Amino acid sequence: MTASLANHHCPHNNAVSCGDCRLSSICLPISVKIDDIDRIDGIIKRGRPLQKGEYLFRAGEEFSSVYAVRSGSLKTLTITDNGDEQITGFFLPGEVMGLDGIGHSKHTNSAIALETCAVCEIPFTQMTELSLQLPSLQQHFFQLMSKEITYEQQLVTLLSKNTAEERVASLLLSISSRNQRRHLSGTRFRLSMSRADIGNFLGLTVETVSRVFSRLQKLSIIEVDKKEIEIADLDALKSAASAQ
Amino acid sequence: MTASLANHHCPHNNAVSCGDCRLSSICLPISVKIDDIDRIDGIIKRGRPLQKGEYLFRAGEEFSSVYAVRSGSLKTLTITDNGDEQITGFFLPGEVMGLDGIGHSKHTNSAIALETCAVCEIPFTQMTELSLQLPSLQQHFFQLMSKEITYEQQLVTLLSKNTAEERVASLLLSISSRNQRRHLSGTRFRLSMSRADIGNFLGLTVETVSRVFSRLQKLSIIEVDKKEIEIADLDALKSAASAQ
DNA sequence: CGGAAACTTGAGCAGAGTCAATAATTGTGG
DNA sequence: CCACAATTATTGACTCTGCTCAAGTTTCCG
Repeated sequence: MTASLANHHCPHNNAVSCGDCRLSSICLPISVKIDDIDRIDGIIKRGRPLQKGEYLFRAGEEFSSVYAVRSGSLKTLTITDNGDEQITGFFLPGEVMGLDGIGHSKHTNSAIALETCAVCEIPFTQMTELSLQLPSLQQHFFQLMSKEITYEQQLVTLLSKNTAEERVASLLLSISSRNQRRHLSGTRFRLSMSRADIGNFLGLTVETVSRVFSRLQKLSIIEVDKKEIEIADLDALKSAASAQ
Repeated sequence: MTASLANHHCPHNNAVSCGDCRLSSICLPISVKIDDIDRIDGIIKRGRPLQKGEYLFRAGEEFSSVYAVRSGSLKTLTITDNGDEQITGFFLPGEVMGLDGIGHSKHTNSAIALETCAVCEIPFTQMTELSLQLPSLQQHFFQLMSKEITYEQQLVTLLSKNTAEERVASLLLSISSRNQRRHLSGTRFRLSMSRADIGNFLGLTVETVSRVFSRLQKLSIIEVDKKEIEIADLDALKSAASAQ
């Protein structure tokens, strides 16, 4: 087996360029031309893989880059005035994190690996300079950030209007569809985060999350085996996610 | 009195250019040079004032512009799957709205005037074209959007972790500091939105908002007279806003 | 001035939190 | 590779914050 082939088979391999990356359709604009991709590729840094629990960046640190997840998953969190943590997002392969740091030139979140993972570092100053020459790259980042705003607004709505069951169901559906976008199973996957993380993210206690999982399982809507989730009845899960 | 002077005195006057606008330090980057401001000014459209209840844009409409509030205030809202509305923000003079529409080339929110107000329309395509030549303009919009993301994340945290009293207190403090930024009183102001709007925004019922107002008044932390609010004890309000 | 909308206050209820005990799982060192 | 400690998850009993329903009051606006 050649080194090249070996590279392609290792999920945390960091030698693959954007042009070869299966995730580029998610994290890079489709409109960017082949030779432009090489220019983008030129500014991207690929570091060693992160182990579970390692920080990618910390709140308060100088902001210099945004990051695209290549493999594995991470959570972002802030510390509230009262000192407890608030998880602000879970990030799966192809997704871009750290956009919130741009506005204050410091990271407002910390990012922690939920499992072994690899990320692409995109130095922001170089990206903005390059995007003055590649309008579609500029456009892409405007869109990324705008979508992030919309996503946060939907999260606000979820927390503001929905019950515990609806929130948990919505999160499962969100992970499901994000998996499907990567051509993975939308009905069978492993949760890389703990019940506590889920509760923290959704504004619920661990106990409530656990109870909802049990209830959804009893209703044969999902099948739970530790962190493995199977969505047994997708339609039922969708109804569970939104009142009526 | 000259026309020019009259213009400067009317709060909804739409003839003032960015260079003369007292709000430009808020809605435009400080780093933009004087003659660059004229170029920005050249793409901005100023329409007739909106009356209370009028829509500036509607969810689902084609996205073409973002808007800076010149005078008055507006709310943005989306309609949930269940058909009820979720208010996603209140916008005061100098603040930019509509950034969420960029990612989907459609507005995801509707914007409604809470009182008579004037807005500056910033056609987005022209803005992005201009920002290829004015890096600081590009930078400014990246920052605006990033700050919006951070703001939404703080709102998520508020809804996820804080009690009714803390949420209401936080909103009052937010309005207070946004007023101060415009060199208005941070301790005495008029709420342009209804109690129902506040509750909707904060994930509370009208009754709860009303009760919190009464309680804060009984504690001599605020003085409520219909929509007029006076913050009588700013420190106490700050403690009320965050648990311990 | 009158009707509609907005606001306030009270009483009772329920969904999710807290506290607590137990069970299952993971990680670690011998 | 197993045993034990530490972490994570589940389940139950009880409590409490904020919701619902209801009635009354005030404010707004034509």
